[in-house]
Amino acid sequence: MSSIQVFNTLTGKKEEFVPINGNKVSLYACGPTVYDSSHLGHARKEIVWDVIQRYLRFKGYDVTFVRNITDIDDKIINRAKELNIRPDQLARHYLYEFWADMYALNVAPPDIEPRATEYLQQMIGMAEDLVKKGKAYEAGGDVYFDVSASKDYGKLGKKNIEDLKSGAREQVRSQEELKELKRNPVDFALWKSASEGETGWTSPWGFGRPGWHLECSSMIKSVLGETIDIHGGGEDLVFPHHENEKAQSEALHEKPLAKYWLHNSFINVSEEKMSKSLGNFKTIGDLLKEYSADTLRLFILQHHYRNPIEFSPESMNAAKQALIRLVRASLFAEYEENGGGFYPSKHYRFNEKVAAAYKRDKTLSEFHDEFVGSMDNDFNTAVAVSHLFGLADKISASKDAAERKLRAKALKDYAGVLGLTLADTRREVDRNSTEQVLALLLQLRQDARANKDFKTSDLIRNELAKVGISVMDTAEGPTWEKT
RNA sequence: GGCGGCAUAGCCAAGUGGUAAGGCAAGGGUCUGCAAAACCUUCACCCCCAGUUCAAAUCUGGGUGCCGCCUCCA
Repeated sequence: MSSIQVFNTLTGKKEEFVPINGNKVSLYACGPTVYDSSHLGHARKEIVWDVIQRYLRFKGYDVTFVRNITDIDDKIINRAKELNIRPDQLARHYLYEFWADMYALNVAPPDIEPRATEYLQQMIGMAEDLVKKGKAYEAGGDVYFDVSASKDYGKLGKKNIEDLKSGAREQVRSQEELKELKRNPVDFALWKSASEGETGWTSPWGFGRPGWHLECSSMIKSVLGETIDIHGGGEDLVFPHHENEKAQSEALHEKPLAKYWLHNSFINVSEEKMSKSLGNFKTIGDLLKEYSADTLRLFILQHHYRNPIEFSPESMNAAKQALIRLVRASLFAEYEENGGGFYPSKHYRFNEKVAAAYKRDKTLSEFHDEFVGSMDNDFNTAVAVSHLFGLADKISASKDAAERKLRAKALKDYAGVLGLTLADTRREVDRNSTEQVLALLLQLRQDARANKDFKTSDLIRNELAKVGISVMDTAEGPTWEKT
C-alpha cells in the first residue's frame, strides 16, 4: 500500500501518515454547534472530512470516525432565550436539520457521534483531575486551566504567550472582570459558574457549565483514548479551541493528544469569509434547491482542502456543467448500484474480483495509479477529480462496448470514494415543468378537437389515462388530475 | 500591533527546482434536416524588482495587493 502524505498543522509540514496502532485509524473532527442552520462553509468541512475518512477506508484502514455535537454552549443558550424556548429544544431542532443536510449531501454518518450533554460527568472528572494535578485552579466557582503549566502552549496555533497576554488585556473587555479570578490573562475556563435558574449542572465547585474546549478533550478520551491519529476541523479552530484542547489533555495525560492535526480552509464570498456573524452565508438548504449534492461536492472537491474557496454563482455553474460530463460518461455503466452511497458495512474497498478486472484494463490501471497518487498527496482532490475527467474522455472515446461499460463502472466506483454518486438528475422534472408539458398536450388536443380530428384528441386523452392522468373537459376548458 | 497564508489564462483552479493538471467559457473541425450531445482541436511562461542555481511559477530578500487568526465562528 502506497503511503499517504498529510500536512500536519502542528509541524507545518507534510508528513508520511503512519497510524499509531497498525491498521487502525482513529479520526476525530469537531462537529457543529447546533444553534442555527448550517451554511456552505460547514458543508465544506463535513465534505472534506467525509472524503478523508472514505479514502482511508478505500486504502484499507480500519477507521473509527468520531464527530461530536456541541449541544450546550452560550450561543445555544442565548438563542433559546431570544426564542423563549429551552436550550435543549433549540439544539434538537438544529441537530435534526444538520442531519437532514448531511444526508442530502451524501455525507456519511460518523461511526460515533457523542454529544456534549452526554459527557458532563467525564468533563467534571477531567477538570477535577487537572486541579488535583496542579494544572488548574478554582476561583470563585470557576475553574481555570493554568497555561503556564503547559509545556509548549501556542505551538499548534503558533502563538507567543507574551503577545497573547498583552493582547488579551487590550482586546477583550470582559477580561477586566475576570482579571480578579485568573492568575494569568491567557488562562481559559474549564468550568464556568452559573446562577440558579440558568442552564447548568452541579459540580464540586457549585452550579455551572463546562468550558467549550473541555468537551472535545473529554469525548476523545472516553471514546477513542488518550492519543488519537488524526484530529481535525476548520482552520479557525486551530486557536484557541484545538490549542486549549491539546494543552489540557496533554497536561493531564502527559502524552500527545493527536499525532496529526489537519485543518480545512474556508469559503469566502466577495473576498470575505462566509460566516454567520457577517450575514453573508447561503444555507445548505437554500443551495440544494438550486444545485444537486454532487454539484456542491464537485465544486468543493475541485479545490484543495487547505486553500480558501471563493464562492460565486459562476463557479457553481461551472461545476454543474462539469458534473454533467461525468454523469454522461458514467451512463455507459448501466450500473444500478449507487456509487456514492454509504452503508456502515461498506468500506469503499473494491472487492478483489472488481479490483482485478480494473487492473487488467491498462487505461484503468493507469487511472488508478494517478487517482491514488493524487489522493495520497495530502488528499489532493482537485487533481483526483481531474483524472476522473480524463477517464470520462476515454470512456466516451472507446468503441468497445464491454470496455466502455467496465470503465464507466470504474468511474462510478472511484467517484464514490469521493462521495459523488454521479446520479443522473437531468431528467428529474419539477412540478412546474410537468404542468407546462401537460398544458401543451391539452392545447394540442384542443387544436385537434377544433379541427374535428377526434382520432388525435382521443389518442391524447387515452394515452394520458394510461400514465395515470385523467383529462376532463369543463365549461372553463380542459383540466387534468392524477387518478 | 503580533502570527499565518495567498497572488497562475476571460473566470474557477492544481502544481513547491527541470521547463505550466483539470473544469467553465470561447474559436475551429467531424457528425447532424435543425439543434443538442459526443469526439478531435486551438487558447498562459505563472503580481513587480533583485538574487541563488546549469535550471525557478516553484528557493532567498525587498515591494505591492488580498485574506485569515489573535474574541464566538467550519
